[in-house]
Order: sequence, then C-alpha cells, then structure tokens
Amino acid sequence: MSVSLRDVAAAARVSVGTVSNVLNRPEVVSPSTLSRVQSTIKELGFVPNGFARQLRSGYSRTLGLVVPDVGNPFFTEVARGVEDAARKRDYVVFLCNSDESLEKEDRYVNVLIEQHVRGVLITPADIKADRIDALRARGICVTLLDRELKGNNQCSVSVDDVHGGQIAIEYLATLGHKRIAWVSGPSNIPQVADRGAGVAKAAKLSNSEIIHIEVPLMNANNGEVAAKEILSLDHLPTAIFCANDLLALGVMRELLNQGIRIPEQIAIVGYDDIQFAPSAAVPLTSISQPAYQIGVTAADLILNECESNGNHEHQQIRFQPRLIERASSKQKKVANNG
Amino acid sequence: MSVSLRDVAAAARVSVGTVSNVLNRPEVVSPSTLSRVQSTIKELGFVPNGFARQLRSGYSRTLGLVVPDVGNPFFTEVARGVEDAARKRDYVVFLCNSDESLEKEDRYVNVLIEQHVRGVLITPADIKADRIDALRARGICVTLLDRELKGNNQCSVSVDDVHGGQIAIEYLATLGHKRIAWVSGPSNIPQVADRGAGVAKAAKLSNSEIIHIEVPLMNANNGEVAAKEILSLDHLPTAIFCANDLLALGVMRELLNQGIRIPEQIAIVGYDDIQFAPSAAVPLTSISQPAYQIGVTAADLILNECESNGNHEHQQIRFQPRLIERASSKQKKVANNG
DNA sequence: TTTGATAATTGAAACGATTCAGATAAGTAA
DNA sequence: TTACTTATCTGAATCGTTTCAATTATCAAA
Repeated sequence: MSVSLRDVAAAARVSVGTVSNVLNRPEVVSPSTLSRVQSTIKELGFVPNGFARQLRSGYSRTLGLVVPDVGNPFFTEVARGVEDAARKRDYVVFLCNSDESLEKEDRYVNVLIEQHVRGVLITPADIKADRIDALRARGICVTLLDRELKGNNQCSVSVDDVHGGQIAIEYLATLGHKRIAWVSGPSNIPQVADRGAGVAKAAKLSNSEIIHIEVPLMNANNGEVAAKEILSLDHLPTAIFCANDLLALGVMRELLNQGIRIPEQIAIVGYDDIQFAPSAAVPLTSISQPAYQIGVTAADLILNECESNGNHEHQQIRFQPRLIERASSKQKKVANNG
Repeated sequence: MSVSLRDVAAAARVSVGTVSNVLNRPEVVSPSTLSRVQSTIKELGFVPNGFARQLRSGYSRTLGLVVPDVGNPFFTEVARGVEDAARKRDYVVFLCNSDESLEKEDRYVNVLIEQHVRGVLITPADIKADRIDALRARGICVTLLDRELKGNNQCSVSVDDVHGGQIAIEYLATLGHKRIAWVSGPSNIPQVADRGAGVAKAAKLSNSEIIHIEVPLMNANNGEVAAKEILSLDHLPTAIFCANDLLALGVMRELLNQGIRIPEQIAIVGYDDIQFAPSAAVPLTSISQPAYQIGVTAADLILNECESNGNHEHQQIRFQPRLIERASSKQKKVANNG
C-alpha cells in the first residue's frame, strides 16, 4: 500500500542504508546521490514510518504537553512557545488537555507512555509525584511547567506564584483597599495554593481582610458564580483579586450586569494577563507571566535533557511575574469640585 | 532494558506465537497454558510494545486535528468537542497548529502520516486538495472541518459562511449603514472567501458600499492595523464587519483608543462569537457558530468512517450561523430632545 | 604503478510484535 | 489398527526502519 524506504531505494538504485542516511545523516552522502534520492523521495511521496523508526532506534521525536485547560489563552500561549521551540529541533508536540482533572491527566500520561514520547511537559493537576515516577521509570524525561516540586529531580520552569499573589494584594492595599475578596479554584491546585499563600502574606503585612471564595473550575462561568456570592455578602469588599483572568472576566461581567461601577465601587485584579485583558469591558489589571517564553524555555530544557546522554544537570528556572495596571483598578483622578 | 514477548515465551517455556495468542485470542489457548503464561507476564511485568504491534497490524487509535490557530478560542472550543467525542471511543487526539501557514500545515500532515494516525480532521489553510489526497493514499481517513470541498469524496462538517457574511451585512444595512468596512484575512482562506462572497451578495442587494481591508493574519494585532488604515480614510465608514472576533477586538481597541464612540460613530460586528465577545470593552455583536458541536460531530463522523470497513457513505453536515446582537452595533434609543 | 587513507555505499541483522502454514497430540469412527 | 478430526502449539516470515561491519570507489602521495 504505502511507499517504503525499500521502494525508494529500488527506484533511486541505491541501498536501503543509503536512503536511511539521506534521511538521518545527509552529511555522509555524496551530493549527487543525496539530490537524486531526495527527488525520488519527493516523487514517490515517501513518508517514513514512525513506528518502525522508533521500534528500531528506541526513540521517537515527539513530546507530550499536558495542560490543565486549553480554553485558557495563557496555556495556549505556553503551548505555542513549546511548539515553536520543538519544531526548531524537529520534534512535534502532542497537546493534551487535562481539564484540571486527575483522571484525565492519568489517562493522558498513560497514552503518552504508550506512544513512547521522548519527553513530557506537564503542569500537574495535583501535587502527587507518582505519575512523574511512572514516566521516568520508562526513560521518559519530565519537565514541570508552571510548577516546581521539592527534590529537584527534574527540570522545571515556573513563575513565582507566591510573589504574584503578594504583589497583587500589596498593590490593592497601597490603593487603600482594606477588605479584599480572593477568588480562586480548588486549593489543591499548586498555583492556586501558592498565589493564596502570597495573598495571605501580603494581607498580614498590610493588615487587610481577605474573603476567600473558592470555585471548582477557573473559568468565566465560575467567575460569575463567585461574583454572585460576593454580592450576597452583608458587607461588600472594595476589591477582588482573581486567581486567573478568566475568573476575573466572569466576575467583571456579573458585577457590571448588577450595575456595580468598576473600579469606583469594586476594583478587580486578574492573573495571567491574557491577550483579552486589555480589551475587557473595563481593561483588566493583571499579573503578567511570560507565557510564550515559559513554553520556549521548557521545551529547550527538556530537549537538552533528552539529547544529553545521561550527563544532565536538572535546572529550575523561575520567572518573576509583574503587575500590569489598567482601568479595572486604577484610581481615577477626581475633579476637585466633584 | 524492557521485557519483550520473547522473554515471556522463554520463561513460560512456550513459543512466542502462544504468548501472542494469550494476549489476543485467549480462547484458542488451553486453560493450563493460559494461566501459566498469564502469571509469567505478571511476574516479569511485561507490557507490550505498542509500536511493534502497530507496525505489524497497521492501525493506531489516534486522530490528528489540524487547526489554523490554537490562539483563537473558536478553534480550542472545536478541539474540545473533538477530544471529548474521541475519548468516548477510546481514541486520542494529536492537536496541531498550522498558524494559517501552508508550510506548517504540510509539515504537520507529514508528521501525522508518520505517526500513522487513523484519521485526520483538518481545516485546510488553502483550497488545494493534494494534502488530502496524500492522506487518503495512505489509507488515512480525512474529514474537513469548517470547510467543504467540491467532489464530496470526504466527510465534512461546516458552517454556511456565505450565509454568515450575508446576514451580517443585511443586519447592518437594516440599521441604516450604507458604507461598511469589511476587514478580513487573505482571500485564499476559504472561510474568508465565503464570508466575503456573502458580504458582496448582501451589499449588492442592499445597495451598500463595501471597503475591503485585507490583513495577513486574523488576530487582534492585525485588527489594530486594519483600524488604523480605516481611520486614515477620507470618508469613514459607519460600520465595520470583521472576519473573526480577534480582528474585531483589535479593531475595537484601536477605535476606542482614538476616541471613536462605538456604536454611535462606528458599529462593529465580529464572527465566531468567542467566549470573550460578551466581555469586550463594548460587548461585541457577532456571528455565532456551534463550535463544540462542530467538533463532536466531526469526530463521530470520522470515527464511523475509520471503523466501517470500506462501506462508508461520506456525509456533508452543514450548520447555520446566527447573529448575536450586542452593544457594539445596537441602536441606542435616542432621547427625543437630544 | 602501488599503497594508504578517506569517502561513499552496501546489505544483513535487529527492534518486538502478529500471523499463519505446518507439526504434534489426542480423540473418534471405521 | 488405520484414517481422519480437532484442539493446541510452534517458529519462521513479516512489518519498515536504523545500525554497523564490510566492501568498493576515489584520489593523493610515494
């Protein structure tokens, strides 16, 4: 049915070994043979069989990328970075969406093992390390994305989430907010826990009161739910900090629907600085993370590990988040004779 | 390194064929042999090598999904639909981002052939059909996403883009707009061409003037570029219709920056009705497509084809888009003594 | 012309499973 | 006993690559 390397060899009147060399080590093939074989390949529409290749060589040129939510532009931006960096080194990326569910995450990790990916980039939904061990046990490299794990026995690329949470609250405190709602997903998600720790730390230092609202999923719909809960409080907060921008946009939508003025009555700060943040109904102040850069860095790191033959030093790279101030929290200059 | 079927055979003192039968057709193996081999398998921790299996049998349980822009929430929503439907039938999905580039698309199609995916769901960046032929030639099923191709020799799930373009302009014409900018990506993108055809048709019927602005990529940045171009015109249009919401959000951002009031001075209509449309600075009127449903339908269609042994009838399924009216175009009720 | 060194090419073995024609053993009918 | 089934098991061939030791071609130096 399909064209094999053997067919190409026959058509180009060379041996199978030579065709294989054209594919994998063109520098050892004479220019004339090279071009002849290459044009035969094109002519016959030959595409190497990945299974056979991997069966023989033991290695594939694929990476797995497991993210908690492809619907979140932050992660698609990370994915784009991973993909671009991988492509440069001739790898392709299996993009898997765990939907923040442990079960789906497990399922995908198994699939990736079956597919014999060379490495896995993962933002673990939970802190458990056994999935990582399962991967390593089969010789699959692992790099943690947006997450560190004690023990330092893998590479990681993360952002200082504690600091991110902290600067958000510090900033709001500086603006004079004393009563602040903190809207987050489940605390077993490490990013949430860390941002929460930053929140608590800054709250203590600035003596602010924090109202913690926890919702099951970090998307816009759950943001609306959180906003309703906040609006039902006896004593409203003057600011809301959300664990990501999707939540923040949902919160904003609901508040505006209820006629709340932003930021005059309630200020909002989000997290991730997704591409829609500046275009929001009220442009959203957000904690910015270098998403694309995180992806590129992580891909380079894991490919270095994959291609170093054992002599690899694990690295922990950590980026610092920064606050981007926009209208959703900015103090308006008040006219003197208001 | 890892335990092979041969090792199991040796340990259980049977032939490799018998071990294979234990795995795949236990009913032809005698009970005593069966249990002996099974316990040896467990004992040695043998896990079959999927690649070797697939190399021999020729089939995998993976699908490829090639989309033009993972950064566009419309496509991530489609992807989610595909993934959910595929998972139900025990398939996994390779998500590939072509970035509207023919070259990347080609590259990924090759990768998918290499990985021997069972089927490919693709939104072709260009109208050429040779990539599709390349896939079919290798026995890989193809279903077109968000696109039909004459000839009906594959399944497709699409949305009536001509109609979508048409209702957008008809709607704006009804509101009294006579001079409308049409902001789109390159016309060789089929969706763009179709929406453009709808625009032209409706413009003729309603006797409206269309100013066509074409940008290379359909993202928010290019929307800003388009807006600048529009603002530099001698005679401004009173409405702008954008080929997707990302463009529309970019256009909106730039117009608001320049102090243009929306919709009073210029109305905006987008396309896709992405989740951020209602949360935009001015909530965005948009042409809505059933993204998730498109994904689910396409996945079911292609899996039916994959699993029917040849006796398969290609189907063309077409959804109708509809207009969702929001503030970016809505006529304000004007106070009588304005 | 011969010799060596280097470059280019060859082709068989291997990867780990499935498949299938044939061998063997056991049972049954004549 | 012989012939024939049937149930079970065997092991070589196969899938399409990569790898690598061996071979051949090429060319400069002696």
